[in-house]
Amino acid sequence: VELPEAKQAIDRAIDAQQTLVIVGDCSVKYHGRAASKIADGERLVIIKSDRSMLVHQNKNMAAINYQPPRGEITTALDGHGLAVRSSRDKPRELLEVIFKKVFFAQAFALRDDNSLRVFGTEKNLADLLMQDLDKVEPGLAALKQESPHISGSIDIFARDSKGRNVIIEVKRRTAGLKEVSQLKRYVEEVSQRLDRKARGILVAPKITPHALSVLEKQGLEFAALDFEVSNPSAKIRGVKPKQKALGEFLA
Amino acid sequence: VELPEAKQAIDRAIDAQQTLVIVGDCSVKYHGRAASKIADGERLVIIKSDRSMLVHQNKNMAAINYQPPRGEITTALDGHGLAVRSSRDKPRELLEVIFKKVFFAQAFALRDDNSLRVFGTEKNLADLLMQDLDKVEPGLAALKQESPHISGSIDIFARDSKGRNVIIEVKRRTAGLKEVSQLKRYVEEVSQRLDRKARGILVAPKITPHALSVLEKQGLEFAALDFEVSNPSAKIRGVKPKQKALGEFLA
DNA sequence: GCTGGGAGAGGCTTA
DNA sequence: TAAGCCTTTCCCAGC
Repeated sequence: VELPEAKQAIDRAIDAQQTLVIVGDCSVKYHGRAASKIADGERLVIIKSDRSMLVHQNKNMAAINYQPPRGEITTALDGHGLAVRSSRDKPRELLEVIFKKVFFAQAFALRDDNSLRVFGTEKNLADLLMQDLDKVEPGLAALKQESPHISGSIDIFARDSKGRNVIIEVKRRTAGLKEVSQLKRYVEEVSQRLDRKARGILVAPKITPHALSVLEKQGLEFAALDFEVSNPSAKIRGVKPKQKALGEFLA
Repeated sequence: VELPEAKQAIDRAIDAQQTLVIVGDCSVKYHGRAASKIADGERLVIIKSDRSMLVHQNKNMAAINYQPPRGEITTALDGHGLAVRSSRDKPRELLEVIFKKVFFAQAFALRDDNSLRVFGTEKNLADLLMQDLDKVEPGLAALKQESPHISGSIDIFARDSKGRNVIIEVKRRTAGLKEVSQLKRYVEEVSQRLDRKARGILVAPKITPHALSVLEKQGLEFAALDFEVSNPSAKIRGVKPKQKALGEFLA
């Protein structure tokens, strides 16, 4: 495709708010929250109908450069090639693709009224766990969310058979140090607000060795979550509290 | 494009390890770490030469479904339409796109020998800061960068003019609760292991009010990082320690 | 608009 | 391979 033709096709597509697919030899520069640069290469550039823009290489899932929806898109043709730019304010960012050659450029009016439904998310699992907290520990009772003390982002707030507050953080994948810190932050905040030490239980499929050791040192607990995803819902097969260490039994 | 033709084009492209762009009316199902489903709609499907696969709607930057590189890709044509599937083991995952119609399908042999260079990353900033730790606080001496510990890897480990250990965590954007927790985790481990209270300084452009109050309550510090990104490198304009609260002066 | 937090996060680096 | 962690994270839900 000759560059002037390509420019016209691109301008028309953007004007018509269509989704545009361009394949060509280009260099890319970005400047904004960070800055980046890549020399010439054959790449796939996508401009969607919401004016989001993507630059893909021929490998990896992630785009190497991008610009979010609602940017201002302009094109310009000069001796260096065909420039396609997307800019926005707040933050000020500019993505510039300069095509030396365009092999393909076509617009599509993609009609799509449906949206993705996902099952087996963390929220999904937390909801299921709420229905049957005994699986985590017999006698555990979910508390009403209405308590104004409780930070909204705690997955499950409960009370154990001895009347202690219990904070449960649910994770859909292997928990690491980050998740332990997160639980600890919640436990500290609630303990302080209610002026009473709360328990914290991390419920996840697995936990890394270091995270487990840090967690135990903090007096927090881990319970292994066994779940399966299916369509259209997830199912919890079981929850197995970690065996108490010998020392804890003696204490 | 008729479906049998499309199937041939797709099979050929995959065999030739080219990058394939397909536009069509399709439904998508995914089952693996989670599960998802979306009914018919016109979408853009990309299969790259490394066999990574992407399903894009006409809006938002993120793909709604995807499969990482090196999956096994198969096609099948029957009464329901043209199925394109990508599956992999570890973890076992299947992505299935069923096209009712294919508007466009073409393969491209994208030649690209270059890779992206990014400036203004956190690593970049930490490197610059290491060169001139005095900017954070006069008399600060760097001991180690990216030093691994049980509780995680510390960006910069240093010693202040009074011989105290200082842990510095650098962030390229506004710091929140997560970042405070991260720093706290490092400080606690080092303090405990060396049996001597370490200082912790969070260096970031900004910090959220709540995070700042939590940080101060933990006895940690914040320093505002003023940097600018450029091509081909970032530059630190300055670092301004937060004014000590009145109480700290008195103490 | 800011803040917090999940995501099928992806992707990189180091042990 | 596993673990940790950054990312122009994106994206969404609350406030």
